[in-house]
Amino acid sequence: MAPSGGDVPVERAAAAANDLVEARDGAAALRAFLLELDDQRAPWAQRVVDGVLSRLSSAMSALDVGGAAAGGRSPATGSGSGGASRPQQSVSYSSGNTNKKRSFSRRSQRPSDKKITATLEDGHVWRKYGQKEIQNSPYPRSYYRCTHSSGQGCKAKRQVQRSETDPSKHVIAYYGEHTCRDHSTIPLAVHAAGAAPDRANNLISFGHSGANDNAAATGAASSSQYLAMGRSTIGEHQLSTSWCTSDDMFSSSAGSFMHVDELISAVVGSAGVTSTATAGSSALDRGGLGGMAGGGGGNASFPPSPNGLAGFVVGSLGSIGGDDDDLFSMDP
DNA sequence: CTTATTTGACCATA
DNA sequence: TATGGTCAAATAAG
Repeated sequence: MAPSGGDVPVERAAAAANDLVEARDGAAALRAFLLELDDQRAPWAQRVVDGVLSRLSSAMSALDVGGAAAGGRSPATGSGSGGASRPQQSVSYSSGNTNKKRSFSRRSQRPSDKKITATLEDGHVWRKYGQKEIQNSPYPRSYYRCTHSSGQGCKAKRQVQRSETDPSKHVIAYYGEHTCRDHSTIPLAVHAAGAAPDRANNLISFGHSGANDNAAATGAASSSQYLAMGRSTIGEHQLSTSWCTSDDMFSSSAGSFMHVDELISAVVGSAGVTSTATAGSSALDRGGLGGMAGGGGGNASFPPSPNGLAGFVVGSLGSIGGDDDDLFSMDP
């Protein structure tokens, strides 16, 4: 606004433009996310986001900012061994281990629940322990296990696979149920709420772990923890969602709750901060948080912090997506 | 250093 | 035998 003298430095203007683009991108992604929600408040949230988008567009128009999209994908972070150099482990295994008797449940034992979501976020922290390519599907299947599996013995597992028809969505099959009493992963909002009565009204309250029996196709998720996305590789990138966030905002897992209002604020505000995101480079199915090194570990005193992901962490967001009617006590 | 993620190998069931 | 589910070492990043 203010087409006045135009004293704004070029670089600054460019930065602002970039911010706008990023913000718009984030808001768009958020809107896309909201569109999939069944929650009755979704429309409201969508409306809000739409408003944000509208304003952003307006601002961009005013500034003559194109939507060139800042899809800057830096080859920097090449997480995992995706790089290339792997000295082919020729150890222990082939040596002479014929006495290795593994005894774990074979074939899948019927999923307790199946869901098709756009995000891998489902309210729990998962540790990816494997990925396999299924011949039936063009996309590999990722295997996750509850982070507390190795420690509290939570047997909850899930398999994530891209939808053949809608690569942008994932088919998540759940096996077993959570027997863990999440420590610093989920119940953080409860105490927080007590400490801040002011916002307690709009906060999420995790009463119990989702132990729903009914909720067949709809409500199944229980609470929220983090939201992760980004990265696409399987050969063809079909993921159009890319989130950018500031790590400062969600650095600690202890404060992953906020109003939708604040959420949007965060998106808009953070969008410009981290333009290059930490997007990795390989792995297509990801979303669960990894845990310690396979099996060997067991010392982990506490679950990994959602700090490592490239997406952004939000507590309320997930609950919205979780379409659980018990978690929210917000009144639009 | 610790945590997180990747990837190949192993193995059990259909 | 083929398929797919899991383990486990290694690797990369924070």
